[in-house]
Amino acid sequence: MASVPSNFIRNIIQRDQKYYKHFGRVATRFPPEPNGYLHLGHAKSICLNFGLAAEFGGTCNLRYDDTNPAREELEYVESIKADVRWLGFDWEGREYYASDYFEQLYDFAVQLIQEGKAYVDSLSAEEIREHRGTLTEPGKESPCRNRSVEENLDLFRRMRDGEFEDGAHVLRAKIDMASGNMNLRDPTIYRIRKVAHHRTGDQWCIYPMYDYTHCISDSLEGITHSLCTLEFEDHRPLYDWVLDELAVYHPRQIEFARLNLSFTVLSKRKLIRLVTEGHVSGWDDPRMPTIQGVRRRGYPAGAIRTFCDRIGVAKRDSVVDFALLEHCVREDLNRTAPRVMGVLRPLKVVIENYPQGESEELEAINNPEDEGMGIRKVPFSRELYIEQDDFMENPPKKFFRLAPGREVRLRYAYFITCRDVIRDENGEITELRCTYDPETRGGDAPDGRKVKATLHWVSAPHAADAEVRLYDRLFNTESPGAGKGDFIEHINSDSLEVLTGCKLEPSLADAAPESRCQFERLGYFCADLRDCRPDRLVFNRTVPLRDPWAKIAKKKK
RNA sequence: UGGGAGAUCGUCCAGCGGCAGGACAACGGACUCUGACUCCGUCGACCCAGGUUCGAAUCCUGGUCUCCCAGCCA
Repeated sequence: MASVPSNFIRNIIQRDQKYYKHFGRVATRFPPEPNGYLHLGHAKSICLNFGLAAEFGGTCNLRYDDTNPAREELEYVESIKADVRWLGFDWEGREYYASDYFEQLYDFAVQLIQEGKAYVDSLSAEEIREHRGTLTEPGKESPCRNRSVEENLDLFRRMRDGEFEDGAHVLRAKIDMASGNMNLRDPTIYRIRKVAHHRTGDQWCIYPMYDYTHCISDSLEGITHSLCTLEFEDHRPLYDWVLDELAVYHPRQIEFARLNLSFTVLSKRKLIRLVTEGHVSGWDDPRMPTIQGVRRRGYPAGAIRTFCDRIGVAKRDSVVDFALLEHCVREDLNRTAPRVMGVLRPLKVVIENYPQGESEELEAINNPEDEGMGIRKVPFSRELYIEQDDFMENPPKKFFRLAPGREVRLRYAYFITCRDVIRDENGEITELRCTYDPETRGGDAPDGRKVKATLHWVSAPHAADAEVRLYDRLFNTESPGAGKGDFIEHINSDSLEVLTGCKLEPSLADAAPESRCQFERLGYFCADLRDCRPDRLVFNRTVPLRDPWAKIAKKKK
């Protein structure tokens, strides 16, 4: 097990604690806006914030940045909580909302006005944009910039009282219209929005902006280290300005690079398109990088946490290989998922010398990685199914599964030898006639002879029928977001293959939704959260097992 | 061409003036009642140019490239 490497944020916190900054206290927060579903990018932030807090004996708050009622909904606050909890983190009741601070935020704004550091601007949005200047030219000051404190106070009060329509006025911080940093060109800190808020109802018609709200919320909560993504780097001077001018407790904002993952997209805008344009079945489609999506796909929360540890934290833009995520998923599931046998593309096998109408039970190990998971019985009979891929009539050199005249082992059962190939009128193989060696019961030959292959199988009369959904990466290119052209064009048309008539061993007949297992030799699967029922089994392929043979076979083509 | 940030194996992350290390990927081998797992091995990087120094990925100077910023979004 690789130990977690250090990172620059941990180093900062370590040093702060060593020098007794904040009396050694560490407090972080995870601050989502409740306007969408959480995805793996959020998982990185969640693991970072909660992880660091835990590591340094501190606390991590869950705080909703709910300052824009037009886009936010209660549904999202609920789903966010469920996702954070599922990921394995606990905010221990510290569930806060920026909207809970509206009154204090208002008072602080009044204070800024009184000190001549904020003013009401009556320019239109358009005019404000024109006054802002460009990246290379300084902005122009608004004619409203020098309104008296009294007038500003009056106007701001009336804004709150609902006397004006949306857009009539805004409150702006008075900083520097010539700053090279656009965020300091008198940023808007309050706007009028006559919209009901999901928590405060119609109590307010003015709402504070992110930059103004976030730093004060951090301050009020006594956050020590306020972690956010790189694009907020040039907002830090504003973060610091507000807290300095207000002369309140001042946390430190630290920025890190957001997560990018190859073969997928992690921007809210793009994820929304996937859903609304119907490229996926919904936010929890197992191909989606949303928390609900990967959960439904069968990724364990622990695997996602391990992944977040392994990708590290730094300031440079980077793209993490999707294969690392899959590795973490396999590593977790290898330890935890019970083994079962399931045949995806059944090929019937008749054991000619096995007595008609009889059956027996064989012992199978539930998880060779964990003896504690015990054993189970698997029924065996004269008619079986094996995987179509496990038989070749004219096998190439490196294929060592079943072929005419060849002997292989059926896992936990017997050695069988292929005697005959039965075809239909179209020449398609419909059935294999085999014989078994009763001496090899359990899977070993008393005479010590070896076979090259061991196949999984299911007894035909005992088999449970199932639908199996084979998922693959959603995009067929490493960075679907990059370059010109629409990322939608890079969708992998083979990202979902639905197989019906799959044959599973009977122990799976009552699989609970979301239960995970390994179909031996195939991959890890999970009973679908929504669709799997005892009368209609549905499994999702979480991730295939590593398969060197597939690689060889592919190369040959 | 304003402001901010970043450049280390194919990918991600360490390093903080003293032998460039780990993980994933790839490749080869051992083992195997899962062609899985595990184990062993191989491949492979300091953006460029100067300078300081006994010694530079690290410090200095100058370049180059990439990312972010002109919402009354967060």
